[in-house]
Amino acid sequence: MSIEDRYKLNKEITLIDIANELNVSKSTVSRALQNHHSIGAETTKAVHELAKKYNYQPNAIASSLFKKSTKTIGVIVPILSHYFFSTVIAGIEDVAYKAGYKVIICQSHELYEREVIVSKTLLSAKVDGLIVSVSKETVNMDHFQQFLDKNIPLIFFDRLPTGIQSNSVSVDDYEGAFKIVEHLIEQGCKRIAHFTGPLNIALAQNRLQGYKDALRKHHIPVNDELIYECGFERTQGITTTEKLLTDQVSVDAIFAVCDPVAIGVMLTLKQKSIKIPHDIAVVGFNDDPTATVIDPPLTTVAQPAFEIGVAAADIFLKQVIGPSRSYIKEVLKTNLTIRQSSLRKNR
Amino acid sequence: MSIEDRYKLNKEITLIDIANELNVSKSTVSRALQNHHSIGAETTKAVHELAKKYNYQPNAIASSLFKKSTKTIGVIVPILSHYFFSTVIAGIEDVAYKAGYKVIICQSHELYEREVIVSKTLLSAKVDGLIVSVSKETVNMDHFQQFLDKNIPLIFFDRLPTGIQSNSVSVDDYEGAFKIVEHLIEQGCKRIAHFTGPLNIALAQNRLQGYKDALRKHHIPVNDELIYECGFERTQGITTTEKLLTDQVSVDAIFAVCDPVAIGVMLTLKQKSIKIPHDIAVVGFNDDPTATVIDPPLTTVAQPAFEIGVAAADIFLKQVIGPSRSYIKEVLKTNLTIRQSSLRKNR
DNA sequence: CTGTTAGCGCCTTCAG
DNA sequence: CTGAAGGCGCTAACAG
Repeated sequence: MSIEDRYKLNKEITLIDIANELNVSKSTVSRALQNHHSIGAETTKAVHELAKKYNYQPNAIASSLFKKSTKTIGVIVPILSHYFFSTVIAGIEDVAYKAGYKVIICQSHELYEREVIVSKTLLSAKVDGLIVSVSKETVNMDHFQQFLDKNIPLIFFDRLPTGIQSNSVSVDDYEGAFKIVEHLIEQGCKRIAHFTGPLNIALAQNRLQGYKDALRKHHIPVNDELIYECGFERTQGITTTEKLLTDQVSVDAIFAVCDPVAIGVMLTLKQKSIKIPHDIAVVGFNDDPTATVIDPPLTTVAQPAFEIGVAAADIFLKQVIGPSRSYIKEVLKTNLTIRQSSLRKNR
Repeated sequence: MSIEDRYKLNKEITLIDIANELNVSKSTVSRALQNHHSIGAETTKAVHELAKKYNYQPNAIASSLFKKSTKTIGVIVPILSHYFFSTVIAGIEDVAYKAGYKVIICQSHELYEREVIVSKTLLSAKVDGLIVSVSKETVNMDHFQQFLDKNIPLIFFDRLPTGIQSNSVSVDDYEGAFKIVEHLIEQGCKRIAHFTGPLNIALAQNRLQGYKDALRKHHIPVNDELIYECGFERTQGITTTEKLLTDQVSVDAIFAVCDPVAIGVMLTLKQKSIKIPHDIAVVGFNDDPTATVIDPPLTTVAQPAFEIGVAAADIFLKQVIGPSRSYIKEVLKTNLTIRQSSLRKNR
């Protein structure tokens, strides 16, 4: 069948079709398409023209099979619908597409099992690299070890795992927490509660530590009664606040592990007619767009989400070019963003 | 090299390795792995055990090349960080994974050019289907036509294109708009402004039409001065409100094309100390999580985002099994969600 | 019940 | 400068 016929029937056009039409071999076509210098200018031109005319699309699958590279980066995040994660992904995509990579995005939905499944899927999809923020349930990291074993670049961000050595991009959670708690103290807060994330996750530990150390620096005793293990969701912020209120624990500030939780806290306090920041100041972590929607606007620690994605993808590119035995650990700075929800002075 | 050796060196284990070890042919192994009935129970068991022992991962690329199916669905959305889109994706993933498909997600970032690029990428990645919400810039649909030409199921959702026949999932935008504007009228609003989306997009047209018809039904003249072409972003809601205020146009309600815009409207009105809903009522469309964060809470039209994703993926599955010549057009119901931002009576 | 054979579409050595 | 040949890993006729 002629290339003309195949084209009209919407059949895939392959190297062979072009080769036959031009009476050259498929190797020549293949080389011409890559602008290989050893092919005559005439031939190269003719091949390109025909390819264009018949809208030749190289079969990426076949190419991958040979080259053992899919030009694909896998990304696993807990939940896509968090602004932080989707912004990180935008950063990843930005550098990935420029470098000719496509991105496969998967969600673990905060489920360990789902995470194992998608990591297996991505492994057999032969991604060239994997960028991950682990689910809150994850403790066992065996499913990631396989990527390292096969020398597939593996980069963790935000939620760094314990017990596995690899590349990572994170922010200085400790310092961010320290600064924001210190800010609360400067505002005159003395009984500052902390709603933590799941404590198997390093960032939750680090923020907790920053909280504790800031208190200690200012000679405020660390009181375990003021530390509530919470989570990352708005609903958990709501339930934890309700618990705190029924516990009748007296506090003058709440430092939530992240903005969604802080939003939950504020909604609950407002519902109970507790004045923010007058009665209780509230601060979060992330700088979600919602932080400027709630009234009063939320004081928080801004994370450079887009840059985190960029950094992660950059590490991937470095590792894929010259896979070194050493790992890159990048720690970005946070930015204390003061708004009304914590301002008790000068009002 | 023995399978043992290859395993230790973290080399890929293939069918051949297992076949050699068991002194059978690779076809037998291939069949055993698929639990083909014609293979002896003994052999099948032995193969599975060895596969497990050496952590055999089938090479999906090689399989795809032969089967001409990648078991992958491509998804293109304008922006991942909108709650609506990430929730639709969650719905798509849910049914896709259950049916053994993986999902590649791409963003167009509301750019026509980017949309063309990613659709080409997905085409050459040989996705088995494509689910799309088009960018606001997109008018030319040629890049999607290729999928139809190759009989690759194509499903549009939310932002339906014009000038291309295909499957689609949408909500009854007209009815949703009609209901919410009628609600405003019932609340005593007489001068209701509408901030539209880009009018090349059908849903923006439909919501506009619903707005107009609701007014007409209640004998309120449609006034073009009250119709502002806006967009889908919070920032556009802010600038459009500012324009309306400097225009000194008198209104008692604003119907925004979507919640992010409505949020921008409210933030601006609040900043100018205009009371919501007393001076101006505000309503949106989507039911973003932010709708319950802003004060007063936002009246809006809830869209079943997750179900939209489910419906789109279901259509894909139907089309992939028996690709029919007829297209499926599914229209889901919306749900008027009344909150404080529009309640002028009974207060 | 199992093996042989022949590709899927592409890329690259090796020969001219 | 170009062609022939082989193979990436898997699958499915077609034979036994």
